[in-house]
Amino acid sequence: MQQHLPTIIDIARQLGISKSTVSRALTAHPNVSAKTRQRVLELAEQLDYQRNQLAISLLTNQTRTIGIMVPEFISFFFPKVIIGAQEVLAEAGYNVVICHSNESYETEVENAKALLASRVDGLIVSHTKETRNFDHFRIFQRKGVPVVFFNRVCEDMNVSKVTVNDYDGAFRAIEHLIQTGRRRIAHLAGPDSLPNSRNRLNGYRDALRHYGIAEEPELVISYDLTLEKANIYVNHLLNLPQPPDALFTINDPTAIEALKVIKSRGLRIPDDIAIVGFSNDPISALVEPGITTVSQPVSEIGQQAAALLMEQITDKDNTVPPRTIVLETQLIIRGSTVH
Amino acid sequence: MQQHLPTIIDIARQLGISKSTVSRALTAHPNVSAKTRQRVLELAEQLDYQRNQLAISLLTNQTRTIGIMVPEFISFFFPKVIIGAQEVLAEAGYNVVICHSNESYETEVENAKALLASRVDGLIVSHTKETRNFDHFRIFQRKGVPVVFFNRVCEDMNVSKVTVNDYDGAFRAIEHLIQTGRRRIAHLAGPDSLPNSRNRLNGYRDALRHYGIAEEPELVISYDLTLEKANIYVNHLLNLPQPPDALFTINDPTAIEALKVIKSRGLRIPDDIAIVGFSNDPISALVEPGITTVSQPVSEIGQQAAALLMEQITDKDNTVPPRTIVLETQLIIRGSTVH
DNA sequence: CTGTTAGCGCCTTCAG
DNA sequence: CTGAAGGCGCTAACAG
Repeated sequence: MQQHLPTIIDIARQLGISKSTVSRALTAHPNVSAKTRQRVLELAEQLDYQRNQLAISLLTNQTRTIGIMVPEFISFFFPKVIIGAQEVLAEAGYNVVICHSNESYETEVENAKALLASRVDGLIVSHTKETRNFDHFRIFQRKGVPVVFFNRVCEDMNVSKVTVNDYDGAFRAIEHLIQTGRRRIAHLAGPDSLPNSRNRLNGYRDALRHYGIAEEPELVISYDLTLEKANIYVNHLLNLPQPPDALFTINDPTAIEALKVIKSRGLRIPDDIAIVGFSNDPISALVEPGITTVSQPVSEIGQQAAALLMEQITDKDNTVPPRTIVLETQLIIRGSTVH
Repeated sequence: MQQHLPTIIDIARQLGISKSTVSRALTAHPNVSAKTRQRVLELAEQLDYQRNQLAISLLTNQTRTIGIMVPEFISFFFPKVIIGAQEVLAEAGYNVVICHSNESYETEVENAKALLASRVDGLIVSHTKETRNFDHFRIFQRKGVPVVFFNRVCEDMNVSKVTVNDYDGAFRAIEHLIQTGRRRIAHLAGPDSLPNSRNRLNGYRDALRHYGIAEEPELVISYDLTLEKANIYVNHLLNLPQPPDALFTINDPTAIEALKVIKSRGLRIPDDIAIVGFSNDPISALVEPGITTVSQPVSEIGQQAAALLMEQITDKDNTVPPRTIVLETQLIIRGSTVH
């Protein structure tokens, strides 16, 4: 049972002074005598006094809290982004509330409402793969609470965003496969609703075209990012009359699932089929062979998102327009494509 | 720039009624006419009205928010625990604030202060490996805010706890190694300050004793859980005049680090040396060979911790004493110990 | 340097 | 069924 917590009034009464003076002493306000401050601080210490942030937030209309919404945080990507963002936000004196939606649109909407009700000062978001309607984020914008998207961004909202050059990353991945002799390159693509999926797919297509390789529709499969489906589609590709000699997957977990399937069928990697993933998940270096992958500057994504958010928050007059930062990727070559 | 958000007063004024009535309509209080409620709800919807949780929390002295503090959340363990806890807490109508300390005691203390200031209704904690002083948690207890520990627990505090049977898990891991013919079994142990490290070490020792194998002091190394040190100590063990024929590590990341070192030296696993980890990190199934490991019911740890916390929070009269739940582990046998 | 007053947004008595 | 008043804990003018 929560007991009565000491307030400035308790301190004031015990010291026979007014609560304003206590408040001033506690907030290091200049207009307090050293002696009074000393007495207040001592008693506060003794009583285990802790300022009530709720009252302050209510009064000042700012919580110094930032909400971070992600679709999941089991894979390494989102936790790393969050840590990067926290570095920057902590520096600026902001706390962080993390919400994950388990890729559920409904949960995402609920989380957004909770964050709005608790009056966060800003929002950093990567939305679920189900999200088509962005009204729950638009409310923030309408209320003057800055929003920054990263990774999965809403193209229709005029807010700051941080992405990576997915197109270029995919292009160079495919280029690498072609240069190492592959010709039937399959692509396990993400949902068409996600801009980063589309960009990677476009990079794939343009690379094939650039090198004069005809795209085979049967080699491009868009799926829902679940490993169950990944498993099914990899098997499907391998069962084709003319199976692919390379596979480019939307992310590393999928690449690893593919690796498992391929190995279980007794095929050799990279001899029979090469694999390229995306994101450089630490796991991709640990499996055998290591997975060639497109690395993203994960922690920098978080830092930049936080920086863009702070830019909007400190911009009291709304003079700084939202910006989009696109970070570059890097191809990490491992044993899944070359010996 | 944050603009003025609509309040019940705005609604009251526009409707020409009092704010009390608006409040009643919004909170589904019985004493409001259906028509009035209807009008209020409509206008609220139209204005995008969102209750100010800060004001409510200040008034009711409860935030319906639970703080979860973990030392890190890059590995799969803590995120999974958090998700498990969230399931239970969401069900009970509680929100969650997640803090990670990066294994830094200082950050942990700061986070605790921030959570106290923001008046969380309860705390779920796994502390850093540096934490020796638990005063920052005792404050919560003293203030009547329930605390539940999991995984890394403070033995001196009389609060609810969730752990696994580390002793038994370790015992059976060593038993398995002995039964598969190993005799020089090394143990890379965690810091002596962590009870779960000590319990695993004791399980290791008792298993050796039980099977009449003398413990070799040179085969037991306590270290700080960093992979750099793990690397050094694995090399050290392999350089011994009589190297071990098995290695039991405090966790799976360490086991995988060991696996890398061992393979890079051209030794065969499990023929030359066997490895057993702890926790059943998904990665341990993906490396080659798969790592034999002691599985913990991760998500259940979170669920139980949340349940114990709710038990304390709902116990208004302080009649329910804190409880400790010890969950059982399971030995998962893979290629790192047997063919 | 200190005290007084007002108010942040809301819920909850207490009167009508 | 509705309105008025009080107060949660704190800060920020405004007076002394």
